Amino acid sequence: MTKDILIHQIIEVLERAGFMVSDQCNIRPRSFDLAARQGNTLLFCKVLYNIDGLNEETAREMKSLAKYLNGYPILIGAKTRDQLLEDSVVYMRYDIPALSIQTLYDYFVENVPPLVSAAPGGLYVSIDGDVLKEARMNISMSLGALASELGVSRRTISKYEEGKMDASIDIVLHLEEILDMALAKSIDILRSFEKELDPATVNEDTSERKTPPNDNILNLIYTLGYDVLSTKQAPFKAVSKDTSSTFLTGVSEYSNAMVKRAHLMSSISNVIETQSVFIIEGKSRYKFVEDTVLIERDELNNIADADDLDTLIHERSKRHKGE
Amino acid sequence: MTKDILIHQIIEVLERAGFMVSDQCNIRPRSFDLAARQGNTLLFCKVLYNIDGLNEETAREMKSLAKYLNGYPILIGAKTRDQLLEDSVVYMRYDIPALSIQTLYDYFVENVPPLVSAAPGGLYVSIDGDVLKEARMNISMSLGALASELGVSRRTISKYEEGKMDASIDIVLHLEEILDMALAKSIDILRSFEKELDPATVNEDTSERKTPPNDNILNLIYTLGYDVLSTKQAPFKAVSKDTSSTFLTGVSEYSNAMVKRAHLMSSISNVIETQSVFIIEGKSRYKFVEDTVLIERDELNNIADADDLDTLIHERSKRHKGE
DNA sequence: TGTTTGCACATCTATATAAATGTATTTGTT
DNA sequence: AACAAATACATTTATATAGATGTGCAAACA
Repeated sequence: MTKDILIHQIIEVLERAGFMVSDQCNIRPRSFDLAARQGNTLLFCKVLYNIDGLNEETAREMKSLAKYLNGYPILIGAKTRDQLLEDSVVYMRYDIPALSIQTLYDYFVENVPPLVSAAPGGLYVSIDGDVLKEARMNISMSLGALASELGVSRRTISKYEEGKMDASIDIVLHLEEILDMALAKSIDILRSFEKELDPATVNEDTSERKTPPNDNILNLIYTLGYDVLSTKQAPFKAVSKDTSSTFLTGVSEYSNAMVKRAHLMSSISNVIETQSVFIIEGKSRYKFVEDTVLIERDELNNIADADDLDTLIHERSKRHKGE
Repeated sequence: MTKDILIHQIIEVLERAGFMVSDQCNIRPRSFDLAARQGNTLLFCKVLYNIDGLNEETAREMKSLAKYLNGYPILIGAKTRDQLLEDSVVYMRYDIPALSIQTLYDYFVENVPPLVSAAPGGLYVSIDGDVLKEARMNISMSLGALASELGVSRRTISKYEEGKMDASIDIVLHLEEILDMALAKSIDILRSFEKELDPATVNEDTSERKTPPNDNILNLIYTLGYDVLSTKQAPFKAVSKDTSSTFLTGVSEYSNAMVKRAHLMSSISNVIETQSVFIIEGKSRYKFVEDTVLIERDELNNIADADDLDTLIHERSKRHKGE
C-alpha cells in the first residue's frame, strides 16, 4: 500500500534529521501514525497518500493531544485532489500544516523553510512589507510607479507594504526582479499551527481541571487527583497528568491485542517522554510489557491518592528496567 | 443597479407576507439592508446580487445583532458564482441562510418551505429516517433489496434510516418513486441558523454583562448600568439594553449626515420595537428627529443612573408623539 | 480458522471560501 | 460643487471541505 511506503520514507527523513521516532501506529482506531522527538520538538505525524482524506474528528484529536503534550500535529502526504503536492508549499487541513516528504526533508534536514502557502485562490507568498517599502524608497520609486511597472493597482502595493495582503508567486518573482532583492517571508511550519488556534479551542483548556471522563476506570484515576484527557482514536484510552508525572493510560482486559497495544504505547511513551500504564480489567499475566506498566484494576482500588499511584508506577517501571 | 431592483422586489414580497419593513439602509458602513418584523419574527436582511459577496465581518455583525435583538439574519440574492440561485434551495454563507427571492416568497407568502440545501458535493435533501424505515418494513423489503433496487450500498440505506446522511436529489426522487410516498424533510430557514450557532459563539454571551465598550460615550452609558453591544457596520453605534428598555444608540456631532442617520434609526427602531437615541457631541438644534430622541452630551453628564435616562428618553419621545 | 462487522482511506463531485482587484458609489473635505 | 479618500460589491481563481460511497484490511466473533 502506498501509505506504508510513505511512512518508511518519512521515518528515514525524520531519523536523518535526528528525530527519535516511535513505532508505527497500526492499531485501530488511530489518529496519528508516528510520534517523533528531537530535543524540545515533539511531532505527532499523520500520514495519508491523499491529504484530503484527513477527517475532522482525527484532526481535532491530534490537535488536542499535541496541545496537551506540548507537541505539534503535522500531516504528510503525496497528493491533494488529483495532483501531487507541490514541494516547498505548505497546505492546511483543518488547521494542521500538510506537506510533501520533500518539503519535510528541506525543513528538518536541510533547514530550508518553505516560502509558499496554499490558500483559496492559489499559491501565495508573504512579503516583508517593511523591506519592500525600504527597497522602494531606496531607489526613490513612487508607489504608483512601482504599481504600473508591476501591472497592479496602487492599492495592492500599499497593502503589500502594510502586510495586509499576501502576493501570488508570479507577482513576488516580478517584484524581486524589479527591486533585485529577496522579499519573501519564510514559513515556520510548526508556528503556523500555533497561530491557527482560535480562542474558542484555547478556552477549553482554561478551566483548571478537565471535566470528569465518562469511563469508569478513567474516572477513578481522575478522582485520585489526575487531570485526564481521554482520547477516542489514539492507541491509548487517555493521557493522565498530575504535578509530578504524565502517563499514557490504556484500559482493557488481558488479551493478545492488549499486549500489542502495550508494546506500541511503550514505544510512544519513550518518544514523548512520559510513563505508560495499562489498567487491566481482571487478571494480568505480567507486571509490565516493555516499558508499559500493567496494573490490575483491583490494585488500583487499593490506592489512596496520586502519589501512591506515581510511586507504584515508578517502582514497577524501575524493577523492569533493572532486569 | 441590480441590487436596488432586488431590494424593491424583496420589500414587496415581505410586505405581502405581512411584514413591517424598515427603510433601506443606504448609509455606510452598513451590515444589513433591511429590518422587517411580522409578529414575533424579526429579520435582518442583507441583499447582494451575488451572495458570495457577503464578507465575514458583515456576517459576524449581523449574527450578533440578530442574537442580541432576538431576530434572524438572512441573506437574499440572485447569483452564486456564475449561476443563478436555484429556487427552493437554501444556501449558507458564514452560517447565514441565503436564498433567492422566489424561495423567500414561497416560504413567507405561500408557506411552502424549501426542501433542498446546497452543500459541498451538490444539492441534498434530508430524509425522514423513521418514515423510510416504516415504509420499507410495510412492503417487507429487506435493507439489501432496497439498496440494490436503488443502486446504492446497504450501508447507505442504513445511514439514511439512522438520519446520519442526506441524500442527493436523484436518489430521493427514485426512493419516493419506489416507495410511492413523500420522504423529504422540509427546511425551516430560520431555525437552520439557530442550529449553526456553535458553542464558542454562544459562550460570548454567557457572561452577565458585556465588556465595557471602547468609545467614551458608550462607556458612559455602560457605566450608567446598561448592557452595550457596540456595532461597527450598523447605521447606529450600539444597542443599549437595561432591564426595562432597549435603544439603538447613535453618537456624533450635529450635521446633515447625522439627521439622515437619525431618520433611518427611527424607521428601524419602529420595526424592531425599541427606542432610538442619538447622543450629540456639542449643541443639538432639535430634541428629536422623528422617533429618534436627540440628547446632548452635556445632558448625559447630568444623568445619575439608567432609570433617569430611561425617563428622559420616554418623556422626550412622548412629547414628540404628542404634538 | 473462517466469517462477519466495521473502520480507514481513496476518490469523485460540487459547494464554500479566501485572495486579489477593478469599478462604481458614497462620504468627507475644501 | 469639485475633488480626494474610502467602501461596497462584483468577479475571477484555485484551494478547502463535506457528502457520498466502494474497496480492502483489521478486529471481533463464532
